[in-house]
Amino acid sequence: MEDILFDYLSQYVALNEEEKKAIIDLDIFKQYKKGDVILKEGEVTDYGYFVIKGCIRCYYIVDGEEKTTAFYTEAETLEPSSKVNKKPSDYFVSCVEDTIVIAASSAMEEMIFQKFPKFETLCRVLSEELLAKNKTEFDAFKISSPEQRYLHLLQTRPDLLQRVPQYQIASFLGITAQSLSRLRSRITETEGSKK
Amino acid sequence: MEDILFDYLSQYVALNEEEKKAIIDLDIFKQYKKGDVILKEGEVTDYGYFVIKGCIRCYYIVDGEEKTTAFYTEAETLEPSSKVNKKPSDYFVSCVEDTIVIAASSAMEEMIFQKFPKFETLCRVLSEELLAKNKTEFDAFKISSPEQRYLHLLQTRPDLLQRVPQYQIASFLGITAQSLSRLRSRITETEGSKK
DNA sequence: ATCCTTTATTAACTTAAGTTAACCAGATCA
DNA sequence: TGATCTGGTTAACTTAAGTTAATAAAGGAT
Repeated sequence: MEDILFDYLSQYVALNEEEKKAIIDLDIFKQYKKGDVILKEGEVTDYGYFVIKGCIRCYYIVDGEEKTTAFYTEAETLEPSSKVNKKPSDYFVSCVEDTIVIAASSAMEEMIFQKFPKFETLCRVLSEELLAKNKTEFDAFKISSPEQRYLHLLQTRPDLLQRVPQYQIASFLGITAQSLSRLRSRITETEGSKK
Repeated sequence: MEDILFDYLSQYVALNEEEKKAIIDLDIFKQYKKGDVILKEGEVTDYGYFVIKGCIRCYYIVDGEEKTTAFYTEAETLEPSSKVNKKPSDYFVSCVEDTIVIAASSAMEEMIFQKFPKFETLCRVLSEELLAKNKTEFDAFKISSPEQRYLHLLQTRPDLLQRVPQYQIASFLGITAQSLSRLRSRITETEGSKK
């Protein structure tokens, strides 16, 4: 199970057995069922999550409506803003599927950083990369139409469209479920006529 | 001039004179004129920028049209994705005003991290914070209408609307210049009628 | 097997954004 | 001073998204 973590980390640093053991010993695997809510609006959390298997989702509730803004699947990390800024969360986090994650608290991180400074370098590099990636995605979102965003998602994360209900994809794309449905039929229609 | 940097950093760590001197000695202040292009599409850069005074802007050119996606003003940091991933930049960076920045290369950072490990902790914490902030902004963008985005910008960065041409603000908000102009008159109109 | 919930689709109608183009004020420049 | 350029507005028209509501299919639960 931890292979997913270490395979991922091996892209960035070589870890010896002692270092791997230090992580495993934290005993940080957690299992959730589909639909379980990991973090509620208003709660403060001290945990970050690395997804081993499954899919978690962030969503706001505005005027009683769910607005989905993010999905995290295998080998992706959710560091809730609540953990970073120590403030109550503005959004919920729940499981789209049965999910296994690694949950790491700030205290655990501090401890590991003390013992193995290379982990701090790793975390710095990772968050710089994630920041760059997030900005790139934001840019792409801004300069695209809903239809382009959908096509882009189809290219970059086709799995999501299989695993996740379409109405959640819709708000992830910044539109309503109805618009997405319409947009999809518009696309398949015109591409049928291309033939 | 370096006060802006040290005031900013003092929110996160206490630096002694030796540490401050190590930074100053890097001799990393750069001045640009309004309109100067700091980074071109297709170029690879090894520099990150901390704005001391002025304003820089990121923009894509698609079908010959500028699409502005970000502004950085005093005490904000632009770490171009090109620096992080070592690939040619997808966007341009230019100066909205005469601007003074601190330009730091990866090599300089490595050197500082070696000598003063606390800088690496600082950079880790900073990029975690910036990541959280960026995600929050992305979320807000997704769940808002163009009008709400405009009103939100008016609340959070009113200075930008003074310093930056409106057509650049428009694409920053994900709409056309005409739509922004219309939207603004719609707003002032209805709020005039509130009286 | 049936009921109920969840998810997706469709349609009619409203609202707002995109597009194209014209126009205008102010700044800049020759 | 006149010409040009930049930035902002307005208008007419087109396109697509939001809204509301009805319907239907699929999945679970009892």
